[in-house]
Amino acid sequence: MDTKFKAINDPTRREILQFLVNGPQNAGQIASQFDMSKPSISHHLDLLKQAKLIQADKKGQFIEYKLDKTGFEVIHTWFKTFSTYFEFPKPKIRIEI
Amino acid sequence: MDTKFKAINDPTRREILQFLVNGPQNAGQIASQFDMSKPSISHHLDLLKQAKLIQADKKGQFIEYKLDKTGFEVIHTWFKTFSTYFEFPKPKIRIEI
DNA sequence: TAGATAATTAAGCGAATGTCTAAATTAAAA
DNA sequence: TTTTAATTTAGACATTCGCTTAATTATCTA
Repeated sequence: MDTKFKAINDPTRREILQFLVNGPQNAGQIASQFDMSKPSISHHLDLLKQAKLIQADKKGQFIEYKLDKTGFEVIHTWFKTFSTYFEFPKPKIRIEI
Repeated sequence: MDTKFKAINDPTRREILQFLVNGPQNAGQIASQFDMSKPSISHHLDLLKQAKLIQADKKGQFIEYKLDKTGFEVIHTWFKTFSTYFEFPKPKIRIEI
C-alpha cells in the first residue's frame, strides 16, 4: 500500500506510467523520453515494479516494461471509499420504452 | 497535481481522510485519534487542505474539517486513464423508469 | 480584563528521497 | 574471444519530509 502511493508520488514515475499507456517499452526507450540519467530512470522503474504498477520482461539484452493491473487495482479499491462518499457520476444511459 | 499525490503519500494523512468519511470533525477530535503531537496533525491537515482534499470551516474557537470533492475529482481524472486501459468493471447503475 | 482552551506557526533535527557519476553485470556482435 | 551495447548496482550528496518542543494567535468564559 505504502509502496504504491510512494511510487505515484513522483512526477517522473507518473510520466513513465503515462508513457506505458502506449504499450510496452524497453528501459532505453523509456529513458530516452526523459532528460535524466539512465541509472535514475532505472531506479524509478525499480520502485514502480516493487509497487506492482509495472511488470518487467527480459527480452534478450533488453528489458521490456508494461503496466501491471495488480497495483492499479489496489489503488482503485482504496479510492472507491471516496468516490462512493461523493457519489461520483455514474455512466449515463438512455432507455427507450 | 503534485500537491495531491504528495498529500496521499503519507499514511497518517490517508488515515485522516478515512476518519473524515465518518463526517466533519474538528482539529482536536482528529488529533485525538493519533499518537502524535497536535502540531504534527495540524501540519498534516494543512497539506491536505492545500491539496483540496479537505476543507476547513472555522466555528468559533474550533476548526471543523471535512472531505473536499475538488481534490478527489482531480485524482479520479488522473486514474481514469489507467482504469480505461485495464477496463476495470464499471459501477452498477440503477435504472428509473 | 484575566485566565484557560483550541489551534497554528516557528525552529531544529534525523531519516528518507532523488539525482548524479563510476563500476559491475549480462547479452549480442564482430 | 574481445568488444560493444543495454541495463542495473553502488556510493555520494543536496534536498525534502515528518516529527518534536516552544512560542504565538484567536476565542471563549469567569
